[in-house]
Amino acid sequence: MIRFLHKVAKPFTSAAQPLINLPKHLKPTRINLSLKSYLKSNPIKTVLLFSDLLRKKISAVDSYSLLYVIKACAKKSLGTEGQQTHTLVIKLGYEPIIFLQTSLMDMYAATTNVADVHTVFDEIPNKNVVCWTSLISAYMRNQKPYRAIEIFRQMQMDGVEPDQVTFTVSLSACADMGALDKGVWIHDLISRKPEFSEDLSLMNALVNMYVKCGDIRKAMLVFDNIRVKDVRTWTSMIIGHALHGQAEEALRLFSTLEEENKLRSSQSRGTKDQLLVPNDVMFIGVLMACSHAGMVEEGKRYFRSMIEEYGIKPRHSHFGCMVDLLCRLGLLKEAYSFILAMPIQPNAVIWRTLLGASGVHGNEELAAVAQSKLRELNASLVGDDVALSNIYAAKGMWEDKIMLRYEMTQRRTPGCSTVEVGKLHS
DNA sequence: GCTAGTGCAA
Repeated sequence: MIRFLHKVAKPFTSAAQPLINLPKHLKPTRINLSLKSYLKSNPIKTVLLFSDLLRKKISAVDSYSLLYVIKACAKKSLGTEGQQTHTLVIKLGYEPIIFLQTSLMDMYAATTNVADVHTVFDEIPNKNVVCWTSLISAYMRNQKPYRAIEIFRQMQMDGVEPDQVTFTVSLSACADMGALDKGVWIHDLISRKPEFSEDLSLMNALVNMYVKCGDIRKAMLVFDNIRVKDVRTWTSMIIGHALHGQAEEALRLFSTLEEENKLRSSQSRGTKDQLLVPNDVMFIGVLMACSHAGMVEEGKRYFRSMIEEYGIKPRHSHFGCMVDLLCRLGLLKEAYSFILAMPIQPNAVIWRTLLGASGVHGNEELAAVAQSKLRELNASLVGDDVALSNIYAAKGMWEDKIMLRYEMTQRRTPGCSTVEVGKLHS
């Protein structure tokens, strides 16, 4: 912990009274520029440099220095240091500066909880659109999309006009809830401001909202109307098709993108900025599409192309898609050897995929292997044991089943009876 | 010479 103050007053208590008032319009200092540049490369250094500055030359600390250090605390999740900086903001009399208040909200959202964010928000006298958006964003970060939309409504009742950032964040709240009606309502509000259709982040959020809410046609309509798209626009749409079982559409879209890239690289040599290079997330969409449609050969081809042509290191989710694809078609042995050949340690999700498929296809040897791997990973759930015991039961292997049931009761944790688990699932 | 809030899968 980096100490800024000897006696740390909690920023929300009245003990944090301003002690000195520094002139607020100092010329930009070299030290502030250093604080700012470290923010990008190494935020911890921003905090250390600031703490040094406080000890050596407190008069050099202005609202800019405070802003940079607050942002550094947010980035590195330094809760205590963030709180101390908040106290300093008050002690040095910089409380009225709204820029500091909104970044403090962001800092608390990253380090402590929404309640602290809300407290800061409540104490801002003249809340502008950025303050409101910060609050909405804080609820989103804490997986409270319903509250986020509530705040969005409250803001409008307060007579504050949402801007493109507010709309972007609120749309992702609708996406999370699958609330198509609210999403359409926001889309309608956006349509009244033609200049907003130039904001790519906002348009991407709109495509994403329609995808998550299941209106694939509307998503395509928005997608087609975006003049300059980026990788995220394409990714959202590819995933949208994949999720809705439209594998051919998803793969066709991916081919279109690859064709466009080829065309562009032949036209303007060397300018990489204009290319929309597929990233790891886009390939998750592509592989998901193959998996849903049971296209094994295509899936393998895309997986290879991802590694060899695009130089993307596959993550667990990519391996998971491949295992899922092989398992769906009953290629259990191939799935198993694929897992064994993975350069990274297979996780529980992957073994569970194999376990589930082994159950469906009645392969008790592989089921047992997957089961023991899950146990090794210490991630075995009651459901896995039940799945395996049902396989044994189906095969008439009663002794194994009884043994397994016995093991399960031995490993049962207090306060979680099997009866309750059974009730929940029935 | 520097200030705030922004999204892609499970």
